[in-house]
Amino acid sequence: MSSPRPGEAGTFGAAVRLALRPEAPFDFAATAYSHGWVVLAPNEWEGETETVRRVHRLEGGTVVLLEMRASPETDGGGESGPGVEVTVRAPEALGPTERKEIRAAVTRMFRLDEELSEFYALCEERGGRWERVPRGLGRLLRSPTLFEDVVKTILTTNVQWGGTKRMARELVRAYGDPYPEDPDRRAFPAPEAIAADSPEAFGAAVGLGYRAPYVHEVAARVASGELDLEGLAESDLPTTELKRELLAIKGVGPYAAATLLMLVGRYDELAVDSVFREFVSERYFGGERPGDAEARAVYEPWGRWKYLAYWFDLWAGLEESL
DNA sequence: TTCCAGGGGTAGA
DNA sequence: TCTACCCATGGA
Repeated sequence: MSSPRPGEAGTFGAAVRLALRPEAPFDFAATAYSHGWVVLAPNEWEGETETVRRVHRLEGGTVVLLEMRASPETDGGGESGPGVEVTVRAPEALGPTERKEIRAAVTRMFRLDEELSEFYALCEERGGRWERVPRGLGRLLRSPTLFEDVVKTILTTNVQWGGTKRMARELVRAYGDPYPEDPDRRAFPAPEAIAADSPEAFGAAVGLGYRAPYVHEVAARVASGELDLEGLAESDLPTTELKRELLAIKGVGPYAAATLLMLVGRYDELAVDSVFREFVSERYFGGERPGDAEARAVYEPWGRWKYLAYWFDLWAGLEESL
């Protein structure tokens, strides 16, 4: 598999650079590597150059390669501050509509329009290790669409992380549109591509186990227009109603719903899984296993920022154990 | 070989 | 609302 070098002007079609700048503080590498999403296909993380690479299918069907890295503090346009520099490699020149679509996709991935100042203020009040968070941490990477996030979240259920990576890889390999310059690289499947196959054929093509019918069903519902996930992602429904909508998706239970709420920017709910239970038990209960309600209560003081509080508590704990 | 994972659906109480 | 049971798959 060939790999265009970061910063190198591609010989394939047209290479375009876009600069996106969120309100400070913003930390590109911390955002990119904020959780496992960065290594789930079609995302790739190149540690040496701190680059996120991803094949991306535009709405019109054009398949491009996106390379995202930290932008310099200043650029030729006179803007300053950290941000995301996107190099787009495309088969032909991109029009304004396609550039706008790419900007929207990258903005969603890196949550460039998310407001975290209230959470940062709580971290400042706590002090100590929490003071690191307001330096640009807290934006947890997500996918360009809620559809991709729903599918990937279903792939995290009842399986070890290595299995999730394998399943995402298989899904992209079997149903993703190829990047013309390097057909081994593919985009995340469009719901229509999955829905075009029968559930049986889909299940046989990808090793998702009992998750296959769930993924097929959500793809079919999105493809038919019955389920408007992207509308749901942008809705201002109260969190409880949004959670109810997410739980109505087969394959999404309490853990997955809480993860998806996080992915749409609602941090009220905690995703209680084996990692959460183990961490809270060790850190706050001396190794004893509390009930889920008692474990959840640990983060109650964080109000609507519980998920982020748990997440950085977990990462700080991991760092201490190294 | 057995266990279990970054759980969830269903049936039955 | 709670519990029991079952669900594919692959790594340990």
